[in-house]
Amino acid sequence: MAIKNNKSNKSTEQPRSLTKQYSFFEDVYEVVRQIPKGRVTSYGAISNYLGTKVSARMVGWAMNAAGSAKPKVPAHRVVNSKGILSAKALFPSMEGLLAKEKIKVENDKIIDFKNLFWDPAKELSID
DNA sequence: CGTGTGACCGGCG
DNA sequence: ACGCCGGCCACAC
Repeated sequence: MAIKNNKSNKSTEQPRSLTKQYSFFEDVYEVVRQIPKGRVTSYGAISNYLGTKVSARMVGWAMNAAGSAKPKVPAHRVVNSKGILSAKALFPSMEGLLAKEKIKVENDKIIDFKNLFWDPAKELSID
């Protein structure tokens, strides 16, 4: 998947600027799709993985458009750095979806978050 | 092309 | 420990 290549695409990669379809949102979506079932990650972790070119806020904002993404993005597996379902208000099905993944949630907070946490920067490696 | 905005994060009082 | 404040940057209007 060359996700990491996006970060260091100098000229070898196809300029996404030409095709608006592949905006940085796609980068975020791809990472989110890599999240294993039963695991979660944070907006900050994703922004950290993609690089300084994006901020955590952008990730969250990208998720806002994730609902319109074609291959469905498991946005429910993305929470804030505290393991709180900050998106639940805008994504009501979130908790239910997490439940199907055997992820325990209490008071909008993921139980044993640090254990279920999936850091793309570590799991996906840097090659 | 300027301004506002956002599913965030980390620091500080 | 908790709440507020500023910074972060792409995208919509």
